Amino acid sequence: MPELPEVEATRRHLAPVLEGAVITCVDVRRDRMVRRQPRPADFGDRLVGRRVRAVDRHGKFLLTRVAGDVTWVTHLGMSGRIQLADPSDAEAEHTNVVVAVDRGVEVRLVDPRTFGFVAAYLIDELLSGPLAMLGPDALDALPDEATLAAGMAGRSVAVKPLLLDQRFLAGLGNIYADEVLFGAGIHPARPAGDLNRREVAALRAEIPRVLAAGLAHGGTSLDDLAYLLPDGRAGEYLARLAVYGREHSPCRRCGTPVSRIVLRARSAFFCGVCQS
DNA sequence: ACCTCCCTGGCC
DNA sequence: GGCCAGGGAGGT
Repeated sequence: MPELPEVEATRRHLAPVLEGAVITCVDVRRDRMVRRQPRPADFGDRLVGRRVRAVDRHGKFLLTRVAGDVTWVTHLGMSGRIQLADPSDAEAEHTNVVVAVDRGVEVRLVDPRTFGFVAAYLIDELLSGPLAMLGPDALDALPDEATLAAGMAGRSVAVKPLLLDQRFLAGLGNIYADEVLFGAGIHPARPAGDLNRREVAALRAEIPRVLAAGLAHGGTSLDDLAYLLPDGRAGEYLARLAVYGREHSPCRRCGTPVSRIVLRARSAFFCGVCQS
């Protein structure tokens, strides 16, 4: 599902195609996809006729910078994906937003569950909108060990929900949070403030390692294939996951069956022997 | 710090 | 036919 590696893989496909292109047409087929936009019509109105400057990312948010200080924000939710297509290509089911550019290419947002959304913001809206509370990007701006330790000190919240809190760190979702904790040997339910310095260091080291590994394999496409790369290929990190989705399967390190618990209404997969 | 909601395909 | 998956917002 789209977490930081999937969004970054998507961004890397999109950037060379979109940068310098002029947006010629915006078609919103499902009004619900345009959210957190006070006037929904602004989404199309602010993009059409404008040139794309850059395609950036912060956490799981894709940020397409457009001339006129407009930012086209895309969040893929949990079932969204972006498809780069020729306008003559048959449309996938649940193609909810289509943005055409002057290079004969369409950016199609496909999202069956419509948990994702798009918006087009001016600078002041960007600063006060959904990105305002985002913490540092987990890949590009990972805080140093002392800063992470200070952010966790004294907190009774379990370490995994804290890793999922986008205000604390932006980019980890359920899959990569579990993978990071496995790599660091830390039980997901441990109170964040109880981690010692060595454990914080291990956690910090695992975050870029796991995210880079996921990215190198094009991200994680689950069996539902909701997430695919913009060219239609599946990400191939699924086969390399250590714990996520592997309840009862042997731990890749020690062979103990992988456990599953629920934290904050979300599954957490871990090895009860390797993680304590 | 917790719960509910949104939404739909896939599975039992 | 009903339940499950869950990112993020909203509410208590």
